[in-house]
Amino acid sequence: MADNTAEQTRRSPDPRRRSQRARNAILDAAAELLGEVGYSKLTMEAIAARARVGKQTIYRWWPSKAAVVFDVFTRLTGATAGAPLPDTGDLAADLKTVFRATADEFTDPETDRTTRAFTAEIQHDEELARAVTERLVEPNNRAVRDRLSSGRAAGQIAPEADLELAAEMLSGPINHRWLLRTGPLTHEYVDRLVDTVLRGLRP
Amino acid sequence: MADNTAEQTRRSPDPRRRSQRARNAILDAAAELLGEVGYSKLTMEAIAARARVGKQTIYRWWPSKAAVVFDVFTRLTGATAGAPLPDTGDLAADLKTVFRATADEFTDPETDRTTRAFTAEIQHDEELARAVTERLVEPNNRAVRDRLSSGRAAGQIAPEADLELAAEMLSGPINHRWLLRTGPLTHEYVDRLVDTVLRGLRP
Amino acid sequence: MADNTAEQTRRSPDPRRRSQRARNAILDAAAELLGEVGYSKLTMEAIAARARVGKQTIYRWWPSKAAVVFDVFTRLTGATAGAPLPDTGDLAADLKTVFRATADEFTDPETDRTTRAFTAEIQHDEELARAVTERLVEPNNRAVRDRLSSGRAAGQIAPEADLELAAEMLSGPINHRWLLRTGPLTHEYVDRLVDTVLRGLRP
Amino acid sequence: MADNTAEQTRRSPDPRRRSQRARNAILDAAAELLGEVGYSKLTMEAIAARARVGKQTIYRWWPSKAAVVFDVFTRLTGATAGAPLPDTGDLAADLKTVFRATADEFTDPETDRTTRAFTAEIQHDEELARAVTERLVEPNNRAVRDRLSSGRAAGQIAPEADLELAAEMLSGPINHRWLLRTGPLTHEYVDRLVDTVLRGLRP
DNA sequence: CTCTAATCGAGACGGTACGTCAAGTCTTAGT
DNA sequence: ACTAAGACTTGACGTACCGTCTCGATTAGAG
Repeated sequence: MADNTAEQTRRSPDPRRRSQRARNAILDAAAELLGEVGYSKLTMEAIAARARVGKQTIYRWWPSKAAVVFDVFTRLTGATAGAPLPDTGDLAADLKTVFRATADEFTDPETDRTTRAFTAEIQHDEELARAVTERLVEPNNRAVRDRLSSGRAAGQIAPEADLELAAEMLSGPINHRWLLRTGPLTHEYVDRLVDTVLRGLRP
Repeated sequence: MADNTAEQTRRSPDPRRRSQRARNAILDAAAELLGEVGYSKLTMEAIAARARVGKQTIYRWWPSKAAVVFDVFTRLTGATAGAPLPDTGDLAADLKTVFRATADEFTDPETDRTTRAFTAEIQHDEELARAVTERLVEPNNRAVRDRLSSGRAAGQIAPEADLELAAEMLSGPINHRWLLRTGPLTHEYVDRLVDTVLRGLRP
Repeated sequence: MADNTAEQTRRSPDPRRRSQRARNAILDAAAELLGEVGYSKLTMEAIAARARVGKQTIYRWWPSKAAVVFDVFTRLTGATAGAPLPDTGDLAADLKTVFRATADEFTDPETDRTTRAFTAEIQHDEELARAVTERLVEPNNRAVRDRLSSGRAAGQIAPEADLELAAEMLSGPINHRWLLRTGPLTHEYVDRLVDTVLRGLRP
Repeated sequence: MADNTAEQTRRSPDPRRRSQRARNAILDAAAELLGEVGYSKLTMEAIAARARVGKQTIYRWWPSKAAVVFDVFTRLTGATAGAPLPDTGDLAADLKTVFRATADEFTDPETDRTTRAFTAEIQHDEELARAVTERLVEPNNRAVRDRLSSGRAAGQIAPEADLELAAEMLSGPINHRWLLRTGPLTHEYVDRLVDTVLRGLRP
């Protein structure tokens, strides 16, 4: 290790002694408050009070408010991150299934709230942005590319198609519409998007 | 547009008496500080101090930090908002020209900073989101749709194509890549995107 | 006296041009507000608003809040300041008459309020203190001394008595009791005080 | 319901945890500033800055500027409050000793400043007035009355004399003279006052 | 199964910024 | 041309949270 100074100064706490009770109370409190007051009005003080926990207990285990909310976030959406897409042989249908689900998730108030909090936060916090991208965005993206790849192998997509671009052409517009609230995220919209994208990728 | 600002909802001060000197000093100070410390560490107090202005003068004309930065933002990008796209007859070339410029803008550090500040802020502030959408996003979107429409009239796009969707398929992926920093916004990337989208829209 | 106000030191504006309407409106407003919110919460802004007068109009003629209230004060109590005491030949009776009236005045809520405001103010403002003493306290004191003097001439007081001290022995305790709210200012109290003081001054 | 006192609603911090360091720094800073800028220009902000203390730490323990200065005041004069008067058998001499000391105290610039600040403040703040009266004025008054009482027992004062009134006849004029700055507080003045008062109280 | 060291709830601490109020000065619109 | 209205700079207000720092009181793991 090049730099061990910080390690010696700031002794990290023993995770074996960590109170699971406190951890859950904090994440629950944070999740509740996120819903009630939103991310920007969410305070460490309020989380501590709601969780009946000392502020130090939060700071002992999380470096920042963003980190706490990140754990709330992964408790919500982390479970399914990177799961492979269904492969029924019908590429369009499989993509529609998956992106309809994505659209539905964005429509759910709780996910919407937390995701917006994150979207906001990663604008300022590059490290957090990297964490989110690596652990959530990239795995999902890879799963989409894998399905597109198997579709290409089956001759449904041009051999020279850029699958990275293709995946972004699917996620991008949905994300854009949600982000800027420029229109409703209906299944019909998703279907048309998938169809048009696949049309552009045909052999 | 005579008055392109966020100030329309404020209660009663007489805009005729407004000090133009103070207004400019505030926006300049905010722009500078935004570059120096970033949005989340930008404070009203610092803006006031830098602009040699009373805090009250800021609060008199803008309801929040976000509103101030919004005006900084519109001063930067608002000028060209809604300008019609070039129409050389070559739809692909024209779209590439425009979206290459958009990609370049996102790459510029100052625009990047301000735009990220905004993207973050509109997640929490619906009213601000509406203002941004109406005055910046929607006009630009309309300009793209208009160009697509003239391309459709020229037979370069299928008559039944959904131009709203088409516009989002162009902006969405670019925005997505910038937002999540999943890849570089090169001209080459833009070109491939435009080509693939237009392929999907062919008659 | 032509001008019995605090305004004499103010340098330049031409008193001939002074709006009597504004002057009265300001003093009325100040008097009303003094009763409603008390001295320390009385603001120039509120006086100006209530009097429907520009703040500058107040500052043009009075240097401070204290000066305005001083004029309110003299309008109230200035009229009778320095008036000679009755002289019926019965010194004790005459003093009782006068100091009972003084006690009653202190008991009156409006006078109480204004006098307290003044007492507070003259602690910080030496110039104001001098003005109050010269124009209000000293004239009244002199009137008391004059009556004591005529009593001494009539043999009711020892020839060597210090009348300055005597006057203070009358005003002092009454003032003290009012100031510190250590007891009620009844006529009976005043009578006992006068009797005891005169007993100490007997030939 | 029956027990609806103010003390139950007032959520007060735990005095055991109070930092004595902070308390002293605050009182020292307030005392210094009081001397430098005077009461009315004394600000909580300046006290906090000088004491290198957070403003909240002041507000946590004192409700107002007046309360802080009250503690400064009691640190100065509170030590001797209520101490019994000397009893040498010579009533006049004992009273002169004590009131000469009082006069000297009023003459001391620091006591003068603080006492004036208080006199001003208790005009607006009844609660503070009560505190001052109970803790400082009344104890001193009682001590004087006790000495007068022992003098009465020794036959130096008429048995029917009102000792409350007598005490006020001593404190009142001294206070009055100091308050209105109508004359110097010399030992000679005090002596004459004591003599005249005792003359009025003789059997 | 103690003993002891860490974590825990609690909250005071030195700070920064908030958004408001008023002071006293300067500017402008309207009679 | 005056003057009311009010915008301006300044600075203090009292509050909310920040992140750090004691405090006892558990509480869990090493002995």
